[in-house]
Amino acid sequence: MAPPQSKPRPAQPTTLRRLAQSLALSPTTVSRALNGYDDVSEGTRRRVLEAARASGYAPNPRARSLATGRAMAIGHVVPGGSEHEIVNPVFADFVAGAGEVYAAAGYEMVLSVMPEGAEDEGYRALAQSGRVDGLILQAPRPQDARITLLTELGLPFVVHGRASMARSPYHWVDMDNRRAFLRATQHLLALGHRRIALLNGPVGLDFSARRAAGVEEALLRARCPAPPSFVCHDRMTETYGYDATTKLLAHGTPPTGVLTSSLLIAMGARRAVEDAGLRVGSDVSIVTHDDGLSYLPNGTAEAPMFTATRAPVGTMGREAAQMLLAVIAKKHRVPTPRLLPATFTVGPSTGPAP
Amino acid sequence: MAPPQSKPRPAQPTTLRRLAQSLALSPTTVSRALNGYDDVSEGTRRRVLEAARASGYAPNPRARSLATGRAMAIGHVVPGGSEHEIVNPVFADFVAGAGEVYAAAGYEMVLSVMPEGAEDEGYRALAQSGRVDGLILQAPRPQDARITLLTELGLPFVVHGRASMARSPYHWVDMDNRRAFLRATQHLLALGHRRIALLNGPVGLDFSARRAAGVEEALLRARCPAPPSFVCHDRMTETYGYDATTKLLAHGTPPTGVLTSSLLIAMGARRAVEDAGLRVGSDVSIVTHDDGLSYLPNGTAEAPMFTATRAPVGTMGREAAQMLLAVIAKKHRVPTPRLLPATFTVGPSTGPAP
DNA sequence: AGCCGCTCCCAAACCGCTTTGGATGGCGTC
DNA sequence: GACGCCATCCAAAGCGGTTTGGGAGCGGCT
Repeated sequence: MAPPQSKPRPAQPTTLRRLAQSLALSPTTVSRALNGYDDVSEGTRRRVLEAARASGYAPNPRARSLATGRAMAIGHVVPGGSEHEIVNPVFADFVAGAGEVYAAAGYEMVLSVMPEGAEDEGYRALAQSGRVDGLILQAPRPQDARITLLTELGLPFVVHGRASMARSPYHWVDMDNRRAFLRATQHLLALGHRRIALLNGPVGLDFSARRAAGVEEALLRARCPAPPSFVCHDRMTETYGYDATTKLLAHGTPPTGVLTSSLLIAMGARRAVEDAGLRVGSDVSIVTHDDGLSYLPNGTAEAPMFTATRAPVGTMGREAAQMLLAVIAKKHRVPTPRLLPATFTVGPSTGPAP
Repeated sequence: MAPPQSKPRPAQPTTLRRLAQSLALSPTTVSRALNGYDDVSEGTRRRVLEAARASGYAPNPRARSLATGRAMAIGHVVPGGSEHEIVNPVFADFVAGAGEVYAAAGYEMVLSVMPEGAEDEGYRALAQSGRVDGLILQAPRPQDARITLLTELGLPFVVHGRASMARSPYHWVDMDNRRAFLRATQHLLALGHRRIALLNGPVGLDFSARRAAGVEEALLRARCPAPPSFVCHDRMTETYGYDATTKLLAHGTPPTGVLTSSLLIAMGARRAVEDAGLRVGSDVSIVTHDDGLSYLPNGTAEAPMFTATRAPVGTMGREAAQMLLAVIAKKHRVPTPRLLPATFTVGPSTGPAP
C-alpha cells in the first residue's frame, strides 16, 4: 500500500526562504549553494540540491532579476497594427532559431507587439523598464530610426538585415542578398536569357533594395538592363507571383527568365506560366530565393523544385541570438557584422533560353 | 535655436523613489497617484503624472509583479526539439492574433521553448516560478497529459483545439473540424464524385482525427467509403501534397476528388495534377481547408484559388487570448468551450465529376 | 598561548514596487 | 473648546531573491 501523501501539492510555492528553513540553513547559504559558489561545503551543497529537487523548487525569475539587474530575457519586437510581421513565415522561422539559442542559455524570449506610431515611446519604455536585456530588430528600412534610438538608449541590440544609411556602426547579421541575386541572374544570363524579370519583396525594405542591386549589376555587366516594368515589388505571396507573372507574360516581349524573392512567389509564377500554356524550365525559367522555411521546403535536397539561392533563416536567427548574447556579455568591444553567403542549387525550373 | 538639452539621457533609469524625491513626495503617494487611487488630491496627481511623463518614467514590471503577485504575462509553449511548432505558419498567425489581445490588455507574451522529454518538469517549473499568469496550449493530442497536469497545478490555461479523451473539463477554443470536412466532402459528393481522397495533417493530432471523422461520416452516409490508401497523413507541406497526389493518381482507379488539410498541401496537389497532364476543376477536383494565413491567402475574396472551408486562425488566437484573460480574471466559474464554425467558399478548383 | 588563515555559514541590506495601517491637519459640530 | 470626520499623505513591511561584509570555529605555526 502506498503511504499517505506526506507532501501534497504545496498550496504555497516553495520559496528560497522556506527551503532554507526546512534545511535549517540560512537563505544566503541555500542561494549560494544553488548558484555554485565555492564557499559552501560539498555536503551542504548536496543536501540543498537534493531538497530543491525533491520540493520542485524553481527560483522566481522576477525576484532574481530584480536582485541581479539582469532580465534574462530577450525581446523580439513585432510591429503591431495592420502589418503583423509575426505572421510572416520568415519571422517565425527566425524566431524559432533564436529561441533555441535563448533556451540553451537560460534566457526567455518575449514578443512585444509594438503599437504603430508610438514606436519611439515604446522602445524608450521598453529600455527604461528593464524588461529585457537586449533586442532583436528585423526587417530594417534603409534608414531606420530605431537603430539611432537604441544606440542612444544604450540597450544592446542586433539587427537581422542591414540599414544601409545608418550613421553609426551596429551589430548585424545578414545574408549576402546582393551577391545571391547577382549570381542567380548570372545563371540565367549564362543560359542565354536576355529578358529577365524580378519579382521582388516589398519596396522600402533593405533586403529588397540589395537584391534589386544585385540583379541590376549583373544585367548591367551583361549590357542588357531590364525595362522598368520587369521589376515588381509587393508582399511575397503566391497570388502576387501569379498576378505579376501573368501580367509579364502578356507583355509584347515577355521575359524568359524570372527571379523571385521567395518560394511562394515562385510557386505563383509557376502557376501563371502553366496557366498560360507554357512550360517552366523551357519556355520560362524561374530562379527563386529559398529561405529554408521548414514548412515550405524547396522540394527535397536531391530533387529541388526550383533553381534557388538558399540561406536558411533559422540559421540567421541562431546567429543573431548568439551575437546578441555575446554583446550582452560584453564580449564585443566593437560592432561585429556577420554576412552569411547563400548557396546556389540548380533545379528543373531553369533551362536554356528558348 | 534649440535650447541646450536640459535633461540628457539619465544614466540611472528613473525609479519610483527618485521620482518621489524630485517631487518631495513619498513613494507611496506617487505609486497611488499613478495607479489611480482616490486618496490623492487632484492637484498632486496632476503634478505626479506630469513629472512621470517628463522623466519618461516606466515602472519596472518585474518589481511590480513581484509585489502584486501577478506576472502580467502569458506563456505560449513551443514544443522544442526537432519539431519546432513555432515555424508552423498556423502557429505564427495564431500567436499574432493572441498578441494583439495581450498588448491591448497590458500583458506581455513569452514564448517558452519546452525541451522535449522534460515536459512534465518544464510545465511544473513554469507554474512554480510564477513567470506567467496563464498558458495557451496548441496542437493537443487526443489524450494530452498536459491538460491533466496543468489542471492539477492550478495554472489557468486555454487549449487551442481539443483533446477528445480528456477526463476533466477545461477551457478550449476550436474550429468545427468535423463539420467543415463533412461539408467539404458533401460538396464533392453533390458534384458526383465517388472516389474521394483525403490528404490530412499529421497523424495523432486531434484536429486530424476530427477532420478524418467528418469525411468518413459524409462518405458513409453516401455509402461510398474510401479505400484506406485514399487517406494520407503527414506534415502539411507542399511537397507532401505533390508526392501523395502523384501516388494517388498512379492508382488503378484514382480519386477524382481530393480534400486537403491545408492550402500548401492543396498547392502541391494541384502541381501533381497538372504534372500528370490533368486539369484541376475538371479531371480532378480539390477542396482544401484554408487557415486564413495572411501570407498565404487563398487568392482573393472575389477570386479564390481553391474551393475551401475557412476559419482564420488569427481569430482563434484572439478568441483564445480573450478567454484566457477572462479565466485569469476569474470571470468564468465553469470551463467554457468555444466552437467556431468554418465558412465555405466555392472556387474554380472543383467541378462535376468527369 | 597567541596569532594567522581557512573553511563554512549567516545577518542584513538591497533591487523597485505595492499595500497596510496609521498620522496629520483642517473643518464642522455640539 | 473638545471632539469627530474627512481628505491627504506617509512609514514600514513585505514580494523572493542576491550580495556584501563579516563571524565562528578550527588547525597549524611560532
